[in-house]
Amino acid sequence: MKSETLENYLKTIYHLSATGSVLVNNKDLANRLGIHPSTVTEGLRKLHELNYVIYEKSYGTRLTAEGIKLALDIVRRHRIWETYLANELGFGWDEVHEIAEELEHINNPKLINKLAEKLGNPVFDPHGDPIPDKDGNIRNMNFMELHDAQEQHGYRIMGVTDHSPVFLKYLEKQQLVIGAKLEVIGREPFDNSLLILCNGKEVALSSKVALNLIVEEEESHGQFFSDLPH
Amino acid sequence: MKSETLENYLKTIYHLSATGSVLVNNKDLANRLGIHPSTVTEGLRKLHELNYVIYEKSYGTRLTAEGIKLALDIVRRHRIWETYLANELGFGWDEVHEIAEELEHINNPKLINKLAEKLGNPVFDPHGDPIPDKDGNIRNMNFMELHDAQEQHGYRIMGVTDHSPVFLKYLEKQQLVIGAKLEVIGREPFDNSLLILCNGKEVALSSKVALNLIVEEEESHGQFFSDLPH
DNA sequence: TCATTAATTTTGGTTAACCAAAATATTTTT
DNA sequence: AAAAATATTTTGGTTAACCAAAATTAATGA
Repeated sequence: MKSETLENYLKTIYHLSATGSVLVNNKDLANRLGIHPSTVTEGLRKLHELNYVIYEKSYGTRLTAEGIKLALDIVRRHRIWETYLANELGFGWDEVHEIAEELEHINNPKLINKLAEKLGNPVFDPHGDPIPDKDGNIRNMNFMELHDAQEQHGYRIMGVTDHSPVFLKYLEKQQLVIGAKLEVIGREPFDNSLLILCNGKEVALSSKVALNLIVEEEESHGQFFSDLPH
Repeated sequence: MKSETLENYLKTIYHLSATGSVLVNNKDLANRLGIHPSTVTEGLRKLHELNYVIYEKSYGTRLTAEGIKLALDIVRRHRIWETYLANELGFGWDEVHEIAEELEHINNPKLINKLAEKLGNPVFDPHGDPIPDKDGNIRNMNFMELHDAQEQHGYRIMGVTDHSPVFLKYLEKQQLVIGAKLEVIGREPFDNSLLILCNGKEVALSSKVALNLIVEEEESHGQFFSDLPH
């Protein structure tokens, strides 16, 4: 199996399984990979032979320890490149994903480590996603979707679920960037939209937006996450 | 035809044809690409259909105008990445080729142009090879092999033909780096080795080394090439 | 020029990565 | 628990990129 194909499977399984903890089904994989389900069946059989996943037909798929290790390395490469593109070359956070999607397949540990070092070994990428270190350690966070936030409580934006340029540009326009603080004023029962206060302005957010914004409740103040991108 | 395969063909034809000016034969192409001659035949037929080369069977192959344009772009990408790896990430000039061989296939003009800009739009890569600009303009040089140098004349090292790490490390050890000045003291008729004076030291160079060192005769002094890597 | 050598192309075959349609499983709904 | 809907796998087929061996073409040299 060609390494680029293999890596795309592994990465996708990793993401769909919530970092390797749940079973992934064929159809979702096919969707995310943009290929036909029957092709996925073939691919998983090979990945199983190569010991990267445990796959039993018509049951489901999960990563092996080795599969998780490789997946974490791919995720690391992707996020280091994204950070590099944004911080060093001045690309917007809505542009970096697509380019990193190609760069991530260049497997040269020395290259990635030198890049990481130059960037000051960042722990978060431009979208607020955690970057695994060279040993695969990844910061585990207890973040939540803004959608589940409570009224009158204060939150801080820590990341996004949807990485599409159109969503990211919208957020930028509303100044809803990583690190921004906000307060939930109220929830509209009719459509589950939220009224929030952010940067002194009141903004209404649709439930679709709230579902894709990852926040942390504001109580412990800026120590642990002091190295966040701003 | 997959773009990576196509690009490797084009790049190789470009180099073998001395920047597109002579016919390239199948056997050399197969050698350089590390594939079987019969595979080359297939590939060239496709490239001909795509209008990147003119190929007539059992005659030879040359790039079309479009082929040269694409080849120059691939060469640009390769050399910009090499320069970046050496100048910004601190890789040695013997390490950059291999990594750039992969990076060159990422076709994103904005990315390459931003990199170039960050590097100050360099005109030479770490091996002294000229970097085409975004319109494909490449500095044409009247350099020569040290092998053809004349006794008692002074020269300046401008590049290398062989890019292998073992050769580059040897040159580094002898301080025969890009930009270094040297004088040819004499030639040994027995084995065509050269005795040169460089950095105050006399060094004997085999004809194999002299064949792979590109020099410029020293007469017009450092204006045109003042932007050379040191 | 004719035979030999060398290069090129043809032919037949492989593997990886895909798809579409048919056949099976599995799940859900009634 | 059937029937219907959905998901998965099988089967048959394609294309790109490769190789090896046989056949052809071109070049060399005696």
